[in-house]
Order: sequence, then C-alpha cells, then structure tokens
Amino acid sequence: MSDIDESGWSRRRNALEAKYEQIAWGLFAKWGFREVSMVEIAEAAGVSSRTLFRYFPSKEDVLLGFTRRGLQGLVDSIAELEPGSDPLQRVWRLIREHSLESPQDVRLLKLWRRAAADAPEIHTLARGERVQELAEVVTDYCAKSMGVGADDPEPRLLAGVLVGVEMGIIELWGRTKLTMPEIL
Amino acid sequence: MSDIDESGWSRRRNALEAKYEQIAWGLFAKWGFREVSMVEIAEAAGVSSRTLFRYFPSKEDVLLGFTRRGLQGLVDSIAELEPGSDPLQRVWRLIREHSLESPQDVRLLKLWRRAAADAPEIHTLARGERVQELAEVVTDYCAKSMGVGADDPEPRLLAGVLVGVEMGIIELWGRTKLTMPEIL
DNA sequence: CAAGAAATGTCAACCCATGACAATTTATAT
DNA sequence: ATATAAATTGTCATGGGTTGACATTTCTTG
Repeated sequence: MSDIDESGWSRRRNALEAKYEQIAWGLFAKWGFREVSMVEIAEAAGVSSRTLFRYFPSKEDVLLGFTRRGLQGLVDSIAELEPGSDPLQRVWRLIREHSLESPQDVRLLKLWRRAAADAPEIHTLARGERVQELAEVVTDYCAKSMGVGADDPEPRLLAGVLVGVEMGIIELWGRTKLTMPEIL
Repeated sequence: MSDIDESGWSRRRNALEAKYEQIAWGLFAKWGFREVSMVEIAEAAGVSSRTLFRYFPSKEDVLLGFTRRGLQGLVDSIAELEPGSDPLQRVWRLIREHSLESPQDVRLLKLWRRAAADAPEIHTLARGERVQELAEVVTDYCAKSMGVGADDPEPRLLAGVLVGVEMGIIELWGRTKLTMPEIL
C-alpha cells in the first residue's frame, strides 16, 4: 500500500538501509550512542562513512528511524480514516491498536531506551516529533469529521486531549512493561 | 526568590551570558541559525569561541534559552502550588497566566520563529522539552492533590489532557497573533 | 552483453565540541 | 589600595559530524 516502487534500485536501497541500521544498533547497544562514531559504523558495515551519510542525513536519524516507523504507521492509519461521527472514538481505537495492543518488539524497545538514555535530547526530540505529527493529523481528521476548518479551535483542542492522553499512556506503559524484572 | 546568589561572579556571569545571547540572536535574525557559526558569534562578541562554549553547552542552547526561560517560569509556579481540591483548575489558571495572558515580547517570538524555521529540529526539540517537563510537574502536583502516588494512572492522564490542551492553545495562539499582518 | 543510471570512494573543507594548560582578569577580604 | 585566591579566558590540539565535488565502480534493465 505504500512501497509500490519495488523496482530494483529502491529494493536494494531499502535492504541496505535496513542492514546499516541493524549494524549501527548493534554497536549502539554495546557501546552507547555517543560512543559510536559514524566511521566505526561504516567500518563495521564495510563501506565508507560517506556512503552512510547518503543513507542517513545524520547520525540521529539512524536512531530515529525506529521511532518514526512506528509513528508513521499510526499517522497513516489516522490519515486514511473516513470522516464520521465520534471521531475521537475512531482515532482512539487506532491509537490503542498501534501504541498499546500491537506486539512490540521488547528487545528493540530496550535498546531504544538505552540509546535514548545515552543521548537524552534524542528522546526529547522523538517525543516532540510524535506529539507534533499526531496533533497535526488528528486535528485534520477531527476537523474533517466535524465539518469545520483545520484552523478552528475545537478540532485542535480535541486533538490535544487525545495526544496528551496517549502521551500519558505511553509513559505509563514504558514504566510498567519495560521495567519488569524479566524484561530488563 | 530564585537568583539569591547575586554575589559578584555570578552577576558578571549572568550579564555576560545575556550579552552573548543577544549578540547571537542578532546574527541569527540577520542570517539564520544555520548560517551563523559559533566562531562568528564569538568574533562579534569579542571573545574566543572557546569562551562561548563555556557559557552555552551547545549552539542549540543559545537558542533554547529563550524557550526554556518561559517554560521554567511556568514549571516553577506549578511546583510551588499548594495541594488542594480541583488541581486541574489551579494549574489551568497558571497556564493561562503564563502562556497566554502574560505580555510576550512579540519581536522575540518573531525571531524565534525565524530561527526555528531555519532549524526545524530545534522547534521540535523545544516542543518535546515543553510537554515533557510540563507533564512531569503537573502529574506530580495532581498526584499530591489527589493523595496518590506519582506512578498512578489518574494524575498522569489528567496531566496529559492539560498539557495536550495547552499545546493546542499555544499552536492556535501562534497562528493568530503571530501571523497578524501588522506583526510579521 | 551493452548502456546508462545509480551508488560508491576519495579528498578536502567546515563546523561543533571538549580537554589541557598557561596567562589573565576580577571580586573581595584586609 | 593591595594582596590573594578564585574564576575566567585564550590557545592549542584533537575528534567527530556533515557536505560538496569528482572520478570510478557497480548494478539494473533492455
């Protein structure tokens, strides 16, 4: 539904990007985000660092790919939602499916936490991206469903409530599930 | 109530920090955030770039001082709030006072927007910091007022609602007041 | 296989950031 | 007013992030 361009070159590109990302995460997990340089990742991958920068605009982006993919799935789902009554409930269902009830890879989450702990501003940035994009798309959908403009106060405030609550849930979820003895 | 340490050295330090920040913002306004290097700011201020880095941990922090001061005022107010009934209403009053009814320097806001437009990740980071710290302090206050622990779901979700709404208001406020013809 | 698009490596250059150390400035107690 | 200790500053060196240019190689596709 999204990667229709599976034509040779882009397939290769996607595969390599995934490979480099995995290699990088392996190093991040071992040494911490700040302790690993792009040159070291490149060496581990058998390419030059210049090549790495052609796949990832910055070192941060290597890490943020993980967060962004998860966010993008939710955002796309909301964007594809049909306008209708009770938009909050519809969006909330999607949020629950994507953020809470989908089978998250706990090992990846653990790695993300470690890396984010090593570079807190990245965690903060990821949160900023999440609330920003979610607020945007939820506002648009609420506006559509309510038949008002996206610059109206109501949809934006409604979206704010939803995004704020989801933020709280994520935080709670992280504090419980991720800190369970058998996980960490 | 906060800077009781006005003893010579720290006074000097604060004054210089403010001076460097102003000089930097002047350059950011003229050339954009990315186009100005720390060396150039240092030259404009008549010091070495090393000195600049002793005042600001990073170039980003030169910009974020503005955002953080505003946020800190609100956070401190909330932290000093006495526990009581209807915590949401009390916090909401403070949010209104600090975020909406206090006389903001529109020229500074305009400059901030310009700089943030030149480096969007900084805008996103600032938003992340805001929701993170606000959610934290509001959660604590709600928990206190409700006589439950800060790891209880209720206060966190309540705080989420509040922070989400404030986020929406800020956005609306920015889209109206800041884009008025006579301002930009 | 041939042709051409896309990817890669190399090199150079700039900026951000930080540790070490010597030199200098400054607040303040006398 | 001056001595003194403390804080600040500059210089130098180093390492890492990021990007443009250009020649070369590799891979897709016809």
